[in-house]
Amino acid sequence: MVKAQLIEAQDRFIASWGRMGSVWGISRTMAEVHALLYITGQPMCTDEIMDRLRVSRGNVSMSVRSLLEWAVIEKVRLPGDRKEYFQAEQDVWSMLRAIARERIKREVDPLLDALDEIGELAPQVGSHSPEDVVALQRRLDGVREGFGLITTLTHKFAGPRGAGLQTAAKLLAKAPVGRSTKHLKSRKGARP
Amino acid sequence: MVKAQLIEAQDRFIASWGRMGSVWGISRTMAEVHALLYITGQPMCTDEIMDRLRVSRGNVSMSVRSLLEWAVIEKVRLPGDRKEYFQAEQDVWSMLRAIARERIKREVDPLLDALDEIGELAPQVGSHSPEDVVALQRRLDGVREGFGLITTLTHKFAGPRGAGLQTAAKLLAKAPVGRSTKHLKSRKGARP
DNA sequence: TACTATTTTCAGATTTTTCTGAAATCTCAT
DNA sequence: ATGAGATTTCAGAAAAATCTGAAAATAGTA
Repeated sequence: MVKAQLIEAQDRFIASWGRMGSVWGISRTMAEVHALLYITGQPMCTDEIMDRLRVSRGNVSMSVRSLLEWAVIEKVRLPGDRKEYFQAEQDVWSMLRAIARERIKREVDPLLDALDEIGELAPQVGSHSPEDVVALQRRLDGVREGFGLITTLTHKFAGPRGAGLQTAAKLLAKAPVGRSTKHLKSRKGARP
Repeated sequence: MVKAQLIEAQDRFIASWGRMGSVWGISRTMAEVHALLYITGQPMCTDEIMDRLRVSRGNVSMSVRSLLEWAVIEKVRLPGDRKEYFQAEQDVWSMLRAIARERIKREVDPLLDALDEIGELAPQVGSHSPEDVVALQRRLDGVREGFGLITTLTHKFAGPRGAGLQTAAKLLAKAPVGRSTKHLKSRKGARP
């Protein structure tokens, strides 16, 4: 029975994606709901999701709301049905862009804001500053520069009007680095 | 008193970095220890870290071990002192490379392994495959392709023998994307 | 409007993660 | 080899995150 194998494979995908979710700092259920909608490609309603993942209505409601904020799923209305259905973005690159955008927003932007504040609050560098102060400001600037560049690039390539992650990836993949890449682990079954 | 302001600024940096740690899925203390060592630039021993961050000896021991695995701090021995001291990598780009490497290892590699397994376990596409099966394999391949590229690029630019994140960043920053970047939020006090 | 299917909210329960502290282990100078 | 100082380990405590379920709010239809 092919159907059973199909469900089994979907469930495994859902489990893997869910496990990754925890590493990312998003809840397991939220990741699982996304995985379910992505891997089946079907619009599903709250009850279908609850049944398939064995989680409560409240949990589905909260997970779905977050996923809508992340913009990796959208609401769909089926005519003649009062329920709301949800469908995942099917294009992988759009999905990755959305994830990159949201992660930067959550992980990097708050840090940059804090760095600006700290830099102002800290003693300013003047002509007779003690070495301590100079070093502190230098280190703050270092971090700001690094993460600032990451944010800028993310906006450039993954932002709502960005050039696209695929573009960035191609640029980088082609770039000559003048080193052997033989050490890269080749994956079984990888497509060319 | 400049000293007090200095400590205050350091503490704020430590708190921000620690808060980010939780979003990243690493423990707050681990991030705080790293922040402390980075922002002071000083080699510090276990007791100094305990006192400054108000955490237990065991917690410092475990955090330090993880940071050593991440390769963002290293052990230093001061002559004539029996204690071990720890010092953070001071170059921001090296630090970011180490973080990128470790996060890919923890977040992406396990997913890729799982995807390979699932692809094999799932029904294979043949000439008469039902649409379901074709769609499943197509979606699995999509995810594999996206994350596979991310891993490859990370190895290329952030790996132990990689070309360096700075190189990648420069390549991307220069790349013409043919769009306005005016929408990018400019940060107060940003250095040129 | 009134009715009811559907969704949201959130206090408390459950689960997971992190932290502590003291015992066990290690290590190095003598 | 010995022992004082330093580090690691890990069981249980504490804290944080997640989840449930039912009541409250909302939205669609007649």
